[in-house]
Amino acid sequence: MLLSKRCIYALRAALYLALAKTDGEYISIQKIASELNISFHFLTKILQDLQRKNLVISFRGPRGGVALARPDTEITSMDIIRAINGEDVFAQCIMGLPGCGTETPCPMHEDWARSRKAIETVFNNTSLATLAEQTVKKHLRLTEPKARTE
Amino acid sequence: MLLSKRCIYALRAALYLALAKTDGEYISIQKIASELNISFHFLTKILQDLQRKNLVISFRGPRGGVALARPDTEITSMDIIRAINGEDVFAQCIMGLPGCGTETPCPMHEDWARSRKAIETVFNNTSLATLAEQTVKKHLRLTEPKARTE
DNA sequence: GACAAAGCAGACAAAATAGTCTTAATACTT
DNA sequence: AAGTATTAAGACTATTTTGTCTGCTTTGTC
Repeated sequence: MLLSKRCIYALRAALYLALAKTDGEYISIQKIASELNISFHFLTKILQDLQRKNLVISFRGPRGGVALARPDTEITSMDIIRAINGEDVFAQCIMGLPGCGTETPCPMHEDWARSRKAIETVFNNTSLATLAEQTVKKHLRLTEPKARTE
Repeated sequence: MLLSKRCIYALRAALYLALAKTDGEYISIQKIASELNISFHFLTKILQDLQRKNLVISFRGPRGGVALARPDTEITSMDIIRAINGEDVFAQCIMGLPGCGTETPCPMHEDWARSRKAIETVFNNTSLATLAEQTVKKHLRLTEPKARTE
């Protein structure tokens, strides 16, 4: 698995918020969790992480919940990934050698650097708005497909 | 971390074997473990996995050890990765949605498919021979850089 | 002010991954 | 045949990640 579950859940929740388009309103974590089929408490902690990184804001009490801290056009999937999995998720040497860098590369350094670049570009260029737009335009789904009852 | 530690160790060990170029001789796991600074018992299990996938062969007793099962030109890093982390390491949906596919894609499907392709290409085109060649030609290192004693 | 609806915080439990140890089985050497 | 060097196998432990629970705090409503 490329991304951790925390990270995947964070991406899905953020996209959910982007799709919600509630001007000024907050959405309860409970609702997000149940719609996305993620454990409520677990998602709470993940969203708290996003909050600490100033990607979402939250509000307590009735009609409280969470919302994106910035317009969805200004949050990239990379922002989410870095917030959860750390700044250097993709920076690390593919062969796990601590000192790997341009001066003392590991044998895979060059090849990996190129494909890492490709990955980073994708995530950097994919804002939540982009994802939301895709989702709407192509009638895509955010949750797991319903089990067919035949 | 993109690849698991098992996988990284497996890659390093396989490359070590490719570099060894002992015609017909076996190299003891003990030696590989100590040179690559990997736990001996842990590496043993990893190499056993590679053996079950017919990537290495082993021999017991004095002068025993392990060796590549095929010429290093015929083993790709993807072979190692798949052997350790499963056939579908990179096949999985980036957003973790089980039913994600061309008919019912997740919102990231298209973008991710492209960069996944790039990753797969790199690993598929990188044989152990290629890595070994790089290592020799550029005087690269396989182990961690020595701590400088100044 | 009492109550209810939310997020917050931290302890706890379960599962996955990583790593260790002990005992066997095998093969060479003398 | 005995001793030694090696992998094989499986039990065990440790660490990290994932997930759960319980109680607390904040905020709105009546």
